[in-house]
Amino acid sequence: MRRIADQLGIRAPSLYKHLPDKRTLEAALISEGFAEWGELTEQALRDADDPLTAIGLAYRSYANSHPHLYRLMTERPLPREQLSPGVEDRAQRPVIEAVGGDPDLARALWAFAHGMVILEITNRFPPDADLAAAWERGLQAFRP
Amino acid sequence: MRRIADQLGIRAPSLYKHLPDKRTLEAALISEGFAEWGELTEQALRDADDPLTAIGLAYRSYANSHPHLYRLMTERPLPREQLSPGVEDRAQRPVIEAVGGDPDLARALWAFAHGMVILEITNRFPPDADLAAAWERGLQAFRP
DNA sequence: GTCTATACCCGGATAGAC
DNA sequence: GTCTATCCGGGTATAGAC
Repeated sequence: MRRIADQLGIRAPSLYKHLPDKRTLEAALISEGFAEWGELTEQALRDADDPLTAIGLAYRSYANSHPHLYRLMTERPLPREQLSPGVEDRAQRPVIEAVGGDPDLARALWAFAHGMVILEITNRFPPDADLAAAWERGLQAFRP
Repeated sequence: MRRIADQLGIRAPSLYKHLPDKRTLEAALISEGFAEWGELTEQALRDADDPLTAIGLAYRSYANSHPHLYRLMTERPLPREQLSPGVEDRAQRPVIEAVGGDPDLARALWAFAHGMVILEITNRFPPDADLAAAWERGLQAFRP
C-alpha cells in the first residue's frame, strides 16, 4: 500500500479515503487483469492458423509482461464474490473452445500453461532449459 | 523461525547456535524433500502398469501431503549451490525416462503436473472442477 | 546451548488535524 | 482528500548473561 501510494504521489493513509482495504484493491486489479487477458486471447485467436499455438503464445506473453499481476491472479484463492461478474468465465471460454468443448481437457491445458509460465516467472527451471521447445512439445501433446 | 523453535521446545534465538540463517535451513529441507520425492517416484514406478499414471498419482499425493514443503521447493528459485549434490537430477530422471528420454517433453509433463497440484493446493480451481478427470485427460495427452 | 532483551526491518490500518 | 503521528503485529537476526 505504501508503494502504491508513492506511485500516486500521495501518502499511504490517503488511500483509505478511496478504498476500504487492500483486498478490495486486489480484487479490482484482478478483474482488470481478467478483462485484458480475455481481450488478448480473443484477438490472438482471430487470425490464427492454429488456436492452441495462439493461446499458448498469448498466455506466455501476458504472464511475462505482467508477472506481479499474474501472481496476484493465480497464487491465491480467487475472491470470486468481489470480482466483476463474468470475467472468469469469459477468460476461460476461449480455452474450452480451443480444445473442442471439454472442460476437463481445458483444465489440463490450463494447468500445463500455468505450470510453464509460473515456473518461468519464478526462475525455477534449470538454467539450460529450452522453454520454447517445452512449450512446443506440450502443446503438441494437447493437439487432437 | 519462531514457530520452528516453538515446535522444538526452544526459543527462536537458540536456533542460530545450530544454523547460520534461515536460507540454510530452507536448503536442508528442500534437499530432504527431493530425496523423499525421488524415493516415492521410484517406488511407484516399480510395480506400475502405466508409468505416467504412477508418476502422476505419486506427484499429486506427495504435494498434497506436504503442501508447505512443496511450495518451498517450487515457489522460489532453487538454491542449487546449497543443495545436496545430485538430488535435483535424481528426482527428475524418472520423469524423463517415463516420456522416452526427451527432456523437453519431460519439462512439459512436469509443468502440467506442477500446474495441477499448485492450483489444487492454492484452492484456485473453480469449486466444481473435477480434478481427477483433468489429471486423466492431461496424462492421456502425454501418452505416446 | 539455552535464555532474555532488543535491534531493526517490514506490513496494513486508524485517529484526528487541516 | 490530503496530511502527520501512531498503533499493532509480524519477521530475521544479534548481544550478552548464564
